[in-house]
Amino acid sequence: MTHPHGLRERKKQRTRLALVDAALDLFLAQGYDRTTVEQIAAVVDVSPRTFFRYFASKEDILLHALEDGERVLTSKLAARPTGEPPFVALRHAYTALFRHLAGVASTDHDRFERTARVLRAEPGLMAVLLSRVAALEDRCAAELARRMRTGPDDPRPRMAVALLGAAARTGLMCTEHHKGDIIGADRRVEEALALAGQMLRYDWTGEPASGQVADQADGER
Amino acid sequence: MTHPHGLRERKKQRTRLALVDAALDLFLAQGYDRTTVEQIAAVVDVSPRTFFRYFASKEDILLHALEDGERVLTSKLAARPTGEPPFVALRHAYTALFRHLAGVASTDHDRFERTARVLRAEPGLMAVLLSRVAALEDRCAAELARRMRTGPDDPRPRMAVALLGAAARTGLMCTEHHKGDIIGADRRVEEALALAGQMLRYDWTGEPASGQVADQADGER
Amino acid sequence: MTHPHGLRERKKQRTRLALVDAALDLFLAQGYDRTTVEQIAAVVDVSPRTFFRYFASKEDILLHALEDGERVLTSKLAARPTGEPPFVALRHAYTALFRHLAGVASTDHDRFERTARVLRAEPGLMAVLLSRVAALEDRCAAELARRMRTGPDDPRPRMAVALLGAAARTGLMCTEHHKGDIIGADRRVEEALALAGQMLRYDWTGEPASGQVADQADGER
Amino acid sequence: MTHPHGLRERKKQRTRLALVDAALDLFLAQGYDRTTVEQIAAVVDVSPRTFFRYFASKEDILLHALEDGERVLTSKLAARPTGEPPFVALRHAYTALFRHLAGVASTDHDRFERTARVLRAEPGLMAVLLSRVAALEDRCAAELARRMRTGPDDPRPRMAVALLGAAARTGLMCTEHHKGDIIGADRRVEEALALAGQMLRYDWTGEPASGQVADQADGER
DNA sequence: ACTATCGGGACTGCCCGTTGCT
DNA sequence: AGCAACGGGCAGTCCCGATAGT
Repeated sequence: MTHPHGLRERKKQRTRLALVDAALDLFLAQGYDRTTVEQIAAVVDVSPRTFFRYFASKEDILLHALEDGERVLTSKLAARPTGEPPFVALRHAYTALFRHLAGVASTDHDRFERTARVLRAEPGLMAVLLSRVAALEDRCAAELARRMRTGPDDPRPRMAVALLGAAARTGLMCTEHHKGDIIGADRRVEEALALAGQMLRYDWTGEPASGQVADQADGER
Repeated sequence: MTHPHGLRERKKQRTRLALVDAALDLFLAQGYDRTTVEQIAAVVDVSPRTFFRYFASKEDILLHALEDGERVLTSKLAARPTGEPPFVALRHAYTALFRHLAGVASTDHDRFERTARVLRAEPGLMAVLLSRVAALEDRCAAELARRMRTGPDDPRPRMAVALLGAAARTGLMCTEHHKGDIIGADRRVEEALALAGQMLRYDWTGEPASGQVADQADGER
Repeated sequence: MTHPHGLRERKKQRTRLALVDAALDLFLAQGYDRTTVEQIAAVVDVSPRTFFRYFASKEDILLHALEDGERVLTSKLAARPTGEPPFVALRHAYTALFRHLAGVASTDHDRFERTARVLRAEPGLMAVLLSRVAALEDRCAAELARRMRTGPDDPRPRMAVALLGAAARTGLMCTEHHKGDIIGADRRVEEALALAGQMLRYDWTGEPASGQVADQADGER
Repeated sequence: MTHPHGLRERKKQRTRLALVDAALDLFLAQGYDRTTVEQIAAVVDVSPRTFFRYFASKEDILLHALEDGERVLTSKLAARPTGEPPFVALRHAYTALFRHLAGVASTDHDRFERTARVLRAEPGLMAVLLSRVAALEDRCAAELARRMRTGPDDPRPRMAVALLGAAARTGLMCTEHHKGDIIGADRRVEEALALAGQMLRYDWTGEPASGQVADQADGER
């Protein structure tokens, strides 16, 4: 194994970041589709083939920011005490994730911001991100199932991650300024969870209204 | 406008279904990646060019089953009485969707079944489905927002669709026999929602346990 | 044969112009290459197939303005008195052509202007135009040869049209304001011809300089 | 930079020439339009994709012969002494070009000859050549403008290249045997220039006739 | 007659396996 | 020894001609 901080390793990191920067600039300047891998590679002055040594695909450029986020989430989840209720453990892991992302967003502000801008400009790319997130949630559900010593057909672990994932996405997308704002995300997730509770308890609208009970009669039944 | 049942229209339908069938057979026989559009087209005896007139991409073949499901969901949602609480309206729309899918699964059993088998065999393709579903949920959230006369930054419509979507996916995936089983889906969704309620209310585990209150103190803070 | 001014004929003219306008707008808005025939047809609300009934190719849209210019040039040339020296006849024909173009440019100003703008924006398309012009010059050379009762190997007709064509293009391209300016083109062609004369007579520079004789010694010979 | 005579470089040259040969043979045997890139690639046993790595388009095959001709012309022009009158410099560059082409035609006789035959058989393809030449002339005009320290609106550089280009084409096309005969081209260009001078000076007919002056009165004015 | 549909071929972009270079 | 040029393969798009339905 190579030394983790050897010159070789640092140069690789620099090339990687240079590719990310070049790609983001080009995406913003001329759109994602009209930007070719060849152009990106040309800016950094490496061969197109080399691009694919650093990123498995063109889309992967955009996942760069999330990369260690995944590690944070899963490792935090694994590190929670085994006695802890699964949903609580998951909630803590997400809090850690948001804290990590806020750190990235402050140290790496430019890169983070431009990535968000690209995602906003090309809605089709958001789908790519989401499917990646779905895979992550699958892994989390599996981990929860392991903790609960239950099988893949038990809906509880899946529903736990699905519920928290739903709140997380809602919290991230709904903000006055612009989507993806990471500051205060954790608080907004909390609010989203509260909203879900209200919808399920009171009257399904999300408003903490009267003692009215949801009308479940389906006119067509 | 063309006659809705002219010879042309019927022939198109037949070609479309023939392409779906040929593709599914090939996907199952030799895998998705090792199947080329050229092969699919050759089986049906049309040109590859024609394939792309019927499906925007090779992946789109797998979305065939969902196609009118989307219409069902959105139209049902739009048809719900305006006074109805949003989450309730959404719940009814999903029920209609499941009923529709069950109908498709019974009349079109073979196609539905093979599609599910392909999806199970190649997990990467599930992402395709999910991103399509995400777009659908976006549209539903927008429709709910319209009904509630609120803006895109109000978390309630988004959380409503996200919550129901989470329950729907959980209900569909968690079944003893195999994923995608549509019979009883509606009931399982109901159970998933109940689970969510328990997680949020009692002890965050999903078990209807004691009166214990969730410990939200984060040990690392 | 249909009546040249029947309702049918006028509708065709309108469709044709509508296609030209739609195409030019799209070309200017998003570039020639990124504009598909399908888009153009969609704007005018005809099928793509119909587009090709009006224009032999996508490029042909840009030749619309020149279309009757070709007829003007060849018919004028044919109408010149047979005794007239060929180059003089040609010169008169070109003058008539410029007059015609000026007329088009004033009545149809918008279309003419936008066509010129597209041509300027996409240099590759200028080549298309030029090759069309080359074919036209071939026909003119053949007509001149007929007038001179000489064969296809006589360089005089070819050189005559080539010379005048060179002057015409030079006159059209070199203008302070923007290329394709048709006003004063005839005068600029006259000047270009004068320049050619100077280059050939005095010192090959185009400046009516001293009595200096061109140095033709080639250092490598 | 790569070694100019490495195995790789030589193999590329061989593949390139093999593609040209295969294409020319097929063009002559079955016509340009009825020859597909797939067929050409199959003969050389490379993939169609590879064909497009060597040639930007199917048409580009025919430009192979001219390829280094362009370099010869522009480099010769750039190498002429700065004090030299532009038109003279251009004339010398063309002489060098013809000498180069004669060399190609003798060493590479077969390829050169077959290319000419294809061009003769399919007149539409000549346009491809011409538009490429037009681009070349544009570059020459720009180089002359640079030498003359003048702007793009000065007609002199453009007229110089246009005039010489016209003479070159006339000289190349007008020959008793067949078009494109390169032997004696330089002499015929000289004659074409002389013709142009006569047309402009004496009587516009190209004949070294009497002292008659051209009648420029336009009868229709 | 008129148009929707199909066919087909040129061409591009992404991505990967191999091979020669340094 | 590593690395990047090279070739290959497939998805996908566009233009345009031919054919067949209404």
